[in-house]
Amino acid sequence: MSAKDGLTPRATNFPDWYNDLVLKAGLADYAPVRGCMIIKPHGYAIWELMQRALDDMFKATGHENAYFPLMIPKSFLSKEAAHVEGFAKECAVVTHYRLKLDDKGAVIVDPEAKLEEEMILRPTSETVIWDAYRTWIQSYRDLPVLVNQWANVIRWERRTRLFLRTTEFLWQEGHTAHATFDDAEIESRRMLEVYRVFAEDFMGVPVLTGIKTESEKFAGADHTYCIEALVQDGKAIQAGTSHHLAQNFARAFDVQFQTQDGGREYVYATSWGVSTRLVGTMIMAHSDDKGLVAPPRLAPVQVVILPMGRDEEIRSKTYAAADAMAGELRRSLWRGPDFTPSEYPVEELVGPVPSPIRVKVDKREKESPGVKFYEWELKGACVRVEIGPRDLEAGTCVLARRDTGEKITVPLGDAVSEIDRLLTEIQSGLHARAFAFRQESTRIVNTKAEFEAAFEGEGGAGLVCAHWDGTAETEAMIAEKLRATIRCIPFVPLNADDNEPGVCVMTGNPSKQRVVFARAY
RNA sequence: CGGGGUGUAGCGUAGCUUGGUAGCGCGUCUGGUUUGGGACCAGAAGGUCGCAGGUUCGAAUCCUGUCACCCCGACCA
Repeated sequence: MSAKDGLTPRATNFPDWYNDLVLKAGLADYAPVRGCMIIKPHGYAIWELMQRALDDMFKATGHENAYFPLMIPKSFLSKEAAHVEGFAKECAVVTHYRLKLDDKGAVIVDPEAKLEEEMILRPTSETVIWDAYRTWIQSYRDLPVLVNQWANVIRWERRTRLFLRTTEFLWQEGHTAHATFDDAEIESRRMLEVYRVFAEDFMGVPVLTGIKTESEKFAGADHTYCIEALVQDGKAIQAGTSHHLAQNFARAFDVQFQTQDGGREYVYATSWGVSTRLVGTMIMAHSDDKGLVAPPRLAPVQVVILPMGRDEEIRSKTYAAADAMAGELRRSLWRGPDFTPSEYPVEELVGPVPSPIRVKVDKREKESPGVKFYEWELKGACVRVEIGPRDLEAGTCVLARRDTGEKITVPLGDAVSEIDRLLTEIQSGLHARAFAFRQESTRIVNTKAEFEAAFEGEGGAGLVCAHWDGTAETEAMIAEKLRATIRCIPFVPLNADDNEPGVCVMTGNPSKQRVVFARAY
């Protein structure tokens, strides 16, 4: 597999295509430890852009960042029963604090250095954070606590995939404390809305918002909300979650506050998170057989300029034109399309914030133009600008957009405004294309035979809206037989009659509404 | 944890049946010619053949053990 070969086509083998793309586009690499990955600069740049956009929205909605430790005393995990049950099977445990050399000079764990109490490498931080909140919160006047942390977490997964599920991953976890159930409810819904805006308006990925079933909810939550995306192979992926934890962690860690009327009550909590999985989701939603297709708001390189020329003299001219254009682009602010209308308006979320255009001039002289074209398509530059001798004579340049491959020739003087327009079109075009794909991939199924047929064979089957009797037993049976799960019960019905009563496709028992089934990552 | 497979240069591989100087493509480096969709010529560097032990005059090759990784199933963001 040399860099010159293309990617495995999506139609041939979607997982191979994804892997090829991640590796060849220089987004990530395998690490020496099984299940772990090295996020390379180009991939990390995407994550940084995600972080920045999300962090701004967290700040806008009143949150502050803090940092809690990587290691958690083992005893903390067991304080919340459902929580420990959910995570116990995938925790890495620190048992010793020292190495030594044995008589052969090999490094071994010093058996003398066994820890009194083992440490867990956090799979999530509710426990350490709620242990701290006990001392932070005394009175209703200390509430709400609105804290977020950017961190790494460790979950010992059996099967891992670059970005989508790795043993160690990067994420953000918000942990908030409130005086009432309703306040926590509002918080969990507004942060879900932040995620929805991020997915749709930054990633260009349409998502369903809804609530998880009992069996799919977070271990320790009262209920879990989620955003669910659909990617090109017809599989669903949970892109973000927001949990209403009710008083579960407050009880477990004894976090009470004095109410205005002098009583004492346990506080209400939320937690919410998105991870580097979003990078994988974005890739699988938009990219093609040539490589990464990234939405301009999250593309590390929005514009790449390729000045061309045979000899020194011509190059000096095309380089000068390229540098001038790059300078102009960097100084100009791109705003992009308006945000999609909100289903759950959050006042503090203002529209798009204009930002300088991210541009690169590729002056490598050993590479032919063709090589550069392929490389920047692989790496997902949104717009390619070609400036060659013929252009200079005509006072033009060629603009090629990554999403459609379309090329136009424009006067040099119009390039900046044309690029601004193209970026905006690409940003909204990717969302529109993904939305159309989801529409085509969504269907209503009313009978058992149709339902089973929908999930026969391997791979994704799109979103299947079907009646479900509401029991975990039926859900488990479907998961086992058809490897399909309930992704969510959407807030906004996908079909006009989804909320009408019906009969469960599997059992024929009464059903309150249709839910969304899919094969999922 | 069960079934299958693979370990040879940065990557992809040949050689193993039948033991005898480890080869090829891509990439890399140097010099030159090139440059509007994956350029060409010449030269060069790069290997404890996963690891350990055994058989043998001699092991990438045969034998034993071991480790790692991948794929498929059961379980999970």
